[in-house]
Amino acid sequence: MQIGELARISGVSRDTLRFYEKRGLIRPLRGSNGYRSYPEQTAMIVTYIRMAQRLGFTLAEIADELPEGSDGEISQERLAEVLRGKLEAVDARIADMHVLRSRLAAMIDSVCPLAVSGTPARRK
Amino acid sequence: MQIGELARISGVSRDTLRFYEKRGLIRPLRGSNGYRSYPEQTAMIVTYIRMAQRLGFTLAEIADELPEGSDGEISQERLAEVLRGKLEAVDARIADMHVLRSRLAAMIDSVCPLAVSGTPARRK
DNA sequence: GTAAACCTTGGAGTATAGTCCAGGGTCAAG
DNA sequence: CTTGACCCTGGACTATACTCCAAGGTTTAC
Repeated sequence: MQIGELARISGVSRDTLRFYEKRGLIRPLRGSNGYRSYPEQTAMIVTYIRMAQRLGFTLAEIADELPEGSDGEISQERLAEVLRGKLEAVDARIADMHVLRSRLAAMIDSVCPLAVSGTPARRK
Repeated sequence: MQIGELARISGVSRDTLRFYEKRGLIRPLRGSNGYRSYPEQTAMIVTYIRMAQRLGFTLAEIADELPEGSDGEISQERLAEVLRGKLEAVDARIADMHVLRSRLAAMIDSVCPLAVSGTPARRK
């Protein structure tokens, strides 16, 4: 698969794919003409990268966890392992969000303790 | 309170406070000597800004929700209102994280369906 | 009155994550 | 053999969010 097709199916630009390559996130093979050639699997890796970003991970953090074999191919086991690691990180981040949520709730109480009874908190 | 003290108690640099001011997040009064003078409340607003950032909001998004009165003072009600709005946004983001978590779990299954029984998922 | 410890502004520099473009090569169709 | 749709590289440019610095004013302490 060449870059244009991967861009289409994964929903990121060609430039972004080349940028991810610079950052060591993906490593395509090269054809005799110098064109990049991506294995099928790369689409899923790109999907994974976008997801990890949405979850708040930087590309550097994502790259650290994908120090794969050599030439663009990662074993299924290795990929699954990485994903499981990320799942744990995601759970940690969700827990973190809950902590922050409580702090935010506490801030609301402290900034305006009357609000609960005083202001009926006019909701839309 | 002047900038150095606010920096100390809120844990951000003076430069960052001036930067937040440029972005319209905080608006201190000025003394006759031109020095910035922050009301007590600003410390909590800064804490709120840092928290919102950790939750994944950009400064622009945070600024949009703090279109306060005029001269550095926000009413307690207004602040509480903003915080309640943010609490809802946080809940939405947590829900979003759960969705992504499920997708990640589904990806793990699809990339390596054997892993569950096949690979005993050697955990440390 | 001078030194330390504050404060001011403006501008430059950094890192992250792209996005865009120029100049040029490759490939399949007609 | 030219046209269109691909591809390549390198470099410039963008936005966000700082961070650092230079040059200078103010305040407090001795």
